[in-house]
Amino acid sequence: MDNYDCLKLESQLCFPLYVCSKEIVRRYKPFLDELDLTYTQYITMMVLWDKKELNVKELGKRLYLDSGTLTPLLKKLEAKGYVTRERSAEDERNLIVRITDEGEKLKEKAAAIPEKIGACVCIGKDKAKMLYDTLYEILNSIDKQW
Amino acid sequence: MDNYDCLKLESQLCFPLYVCSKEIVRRYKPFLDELDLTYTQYITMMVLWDKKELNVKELGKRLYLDSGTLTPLLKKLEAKGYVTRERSAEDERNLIVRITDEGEKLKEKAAAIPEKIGACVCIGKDKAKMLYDTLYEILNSIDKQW
DNA sequence: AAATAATAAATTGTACACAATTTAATTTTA
DNA sequence: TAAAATTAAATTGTGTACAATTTATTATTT
Repeated sequence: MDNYDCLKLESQLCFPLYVCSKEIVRRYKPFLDELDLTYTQYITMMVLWDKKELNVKELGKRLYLDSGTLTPLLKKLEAKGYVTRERSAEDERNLIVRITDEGEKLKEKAAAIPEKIGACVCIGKDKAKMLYDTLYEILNSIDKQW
Repeated sequence: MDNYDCLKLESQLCFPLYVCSKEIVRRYKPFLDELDLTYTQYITMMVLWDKKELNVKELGKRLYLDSGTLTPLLKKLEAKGYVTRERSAEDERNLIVRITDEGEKLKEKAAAIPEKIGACVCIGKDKAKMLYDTLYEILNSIDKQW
């Protein structure tokens, strides 16, 4: 009598998004294990390979993560020797995260990963592009709301 | 000299997937708070609203979650009075999870949520369909691998 | 300049998420 | 049928995530 189809898992868009994200991140594990990185640590290193130096706030904005997640994560990266953490002299509220030579070296090993993951996630080039664009479209519309 | 563009966040398909998933799940929070459910508890209830009764293994297969995640989550749902947990008489290795009347009642309140989330995630109907299809295509290809 | 407000990290607490191991029950095999 | 293998949950340990609060510093206001 009542129609609750909208409450079925198959009707949801968020659910396959959530599962895809989780399952693909899981595929990274064997490759990232070789670098002694988790996925979140890996995307953090990606920003640092590119920018060399940022504070926690800027890092969080790029990664969509807050200090509650980043603070312990950055301490771990520091313990591994991949980054340094130092308060800014100009404004001591800011903590500057800088990549080390050791962290820089990781980039060469990491360069092989994207292709390996690409092989796991079988999807046509045009579909991948469309997926990419749609996801960023959603992200942009979400960003504007908050 | 060296080209490490493939290691930039903007080159990644997984990153916007991961962020979109997180950010959309976060949008559920205010609505789910009214039902005293987290997102993971919500999708678990979705399966139970539909199937009424399953064991942990079957539930995990549908949700892509293992017993390490489900066991504590189901104990919480039991404590809230939304499900019962009982060993199967035929095979005591199986734990049967059953929805309660209280849990069934929750469905009526939950029915309003999908539309509210739809309003948060601005995306055209055709794009949503394409996104949906592509995500399940990826999931199916991943399932076959393992 | 002292009080207030704003900002950036860190901390606290709760809830996943999953790999790896353990425990208990059931099947299969020797 | 007793031993070995398999299966299903539960447990253990590590690492996110994030809301809410706290702490420390800087900027603004009175």
